[in-house]
Amino acid sequence: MTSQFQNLSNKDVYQCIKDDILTLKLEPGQYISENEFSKKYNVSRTPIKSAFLRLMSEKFIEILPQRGTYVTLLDLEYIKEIIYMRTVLETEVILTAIDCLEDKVLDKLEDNLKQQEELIGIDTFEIEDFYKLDSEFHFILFDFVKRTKLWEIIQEFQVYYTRFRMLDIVATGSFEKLYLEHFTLYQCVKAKDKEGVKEQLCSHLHGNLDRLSGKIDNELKKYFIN
Amino acid sequence: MTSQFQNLSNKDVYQCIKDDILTLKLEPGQYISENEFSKKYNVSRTPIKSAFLRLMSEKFIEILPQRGTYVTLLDLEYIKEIIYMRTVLETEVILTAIDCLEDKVLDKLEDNLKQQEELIGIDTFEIEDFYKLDSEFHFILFDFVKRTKLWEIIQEFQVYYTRFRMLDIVATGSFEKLYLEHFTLYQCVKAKDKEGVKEQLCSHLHGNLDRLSGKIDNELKKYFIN
DNA sequence: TATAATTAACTTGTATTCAAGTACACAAGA
DNA sequence: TCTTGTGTACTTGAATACAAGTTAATTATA
Repeated sequence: MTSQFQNLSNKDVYQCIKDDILTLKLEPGQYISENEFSKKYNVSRTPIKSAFLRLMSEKFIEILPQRGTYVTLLDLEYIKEIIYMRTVLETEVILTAIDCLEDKVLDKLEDNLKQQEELIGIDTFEIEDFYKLDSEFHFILFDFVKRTKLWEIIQEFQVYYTRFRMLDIVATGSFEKLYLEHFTLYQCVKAKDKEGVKEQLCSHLHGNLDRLSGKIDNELKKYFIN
Repeated sequence: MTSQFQNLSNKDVYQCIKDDILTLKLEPGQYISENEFSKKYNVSRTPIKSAFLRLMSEKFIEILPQRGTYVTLLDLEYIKEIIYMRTVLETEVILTAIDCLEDKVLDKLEDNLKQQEELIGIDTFEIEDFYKLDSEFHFILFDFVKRTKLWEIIQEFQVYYTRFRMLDIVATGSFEKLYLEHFTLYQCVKAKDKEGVKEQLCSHLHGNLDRLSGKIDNELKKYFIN
């Protein structure tokens, strides 16, 4: 039997493993080994090692010398700081946007909300698609105030946060809530209600923390440090 | 002749190269090769490759397949976003700190300022020592409002910014100015002058940008993208 | 039975070799 | 003079063999 993966370049292997970690196909804490992936991707240990080293430096995996390699557990303290950081930065960005608001931005937001609504209407839809729309919604205002690079920088820190949000969507199926929060936030922006934006954004970004907090101590405990 | 480096572990090689990049001993844009470092550190290409891969994923170097490896150039757009990010986050942190100020924090800040003053008094002092005190000064308030993890997160993004600050100190010798800015910021904090903090922090964090801006188009041009 | 030593089967780390691609100097030809 | 081809010396990429360390089961010993 041959592997399903043929002629994969170095970068492809890295991307495949990373995607599997972000979509929780490789679970937090799961044991993996170079030999295992060497067989799976039908290449020698060297390119696997390259991918592993990169994933390690990005904190997706942890390499214990002569012992083994593990997918990193989620660090709740770290996640809380990311949420704080995002709240502070995004509040600033949206308040700036409100001061020079244009119709085309509101249209983009409306269009995105419509897409979210349609997606939820479908019985079976890919979670990753909703995740994508969610990200895009937030990006629209960063893009408008010309802070796309800042958005990229924040994205780079999503090592634990992306998996956390993915866990929220999978474990609690909170699509409708997320959609409503986005809708409310949109209304605040449209009405130029600065105080409303602050409140909504804060509760929206802390939302998955609230929803998951009960499960973190129970069935999802194994995915977190401590 | 044997190398001056013996029995260096994988991590040591990584740290050595990284330090050399951050302190500009390896210049932005400089060509480096695996063989060169293999000889320098007296190990095979494999551990050098490990270090290079990690440095690449952290954007310290750029590996061009079959062509060569180069220390990354400084990205001014990126640096500006980091400065914006730091300004927004640190303003929020300091304003929070002012609301629950304690004497011990002011003492720490004063003590740090004293050390800065003493260091500048010495004729020949290590630039890295001043850089360290500078960082510590800013860290004190993050630590006080229990945002040490946020500080660490911001630090991780210093790939270009650390070298930029180092360049400021080296190229303009702006110790006294930096010291005075720190002192003024301290006075604002002590007086609980929130507006003053906002102004001072903003101009302080944008200071090296102002000082270097002239040289970026001339003698330091080779260190930057575009 | 309980404990300690041994062994075998795993890890990842390193060195080495070869493969594939690039860059540049240099010479042949128009 | 300019262009083109070619060879050489470089680069990084990948495969392989072995080294060194960990773990856990098994065996020998008290």
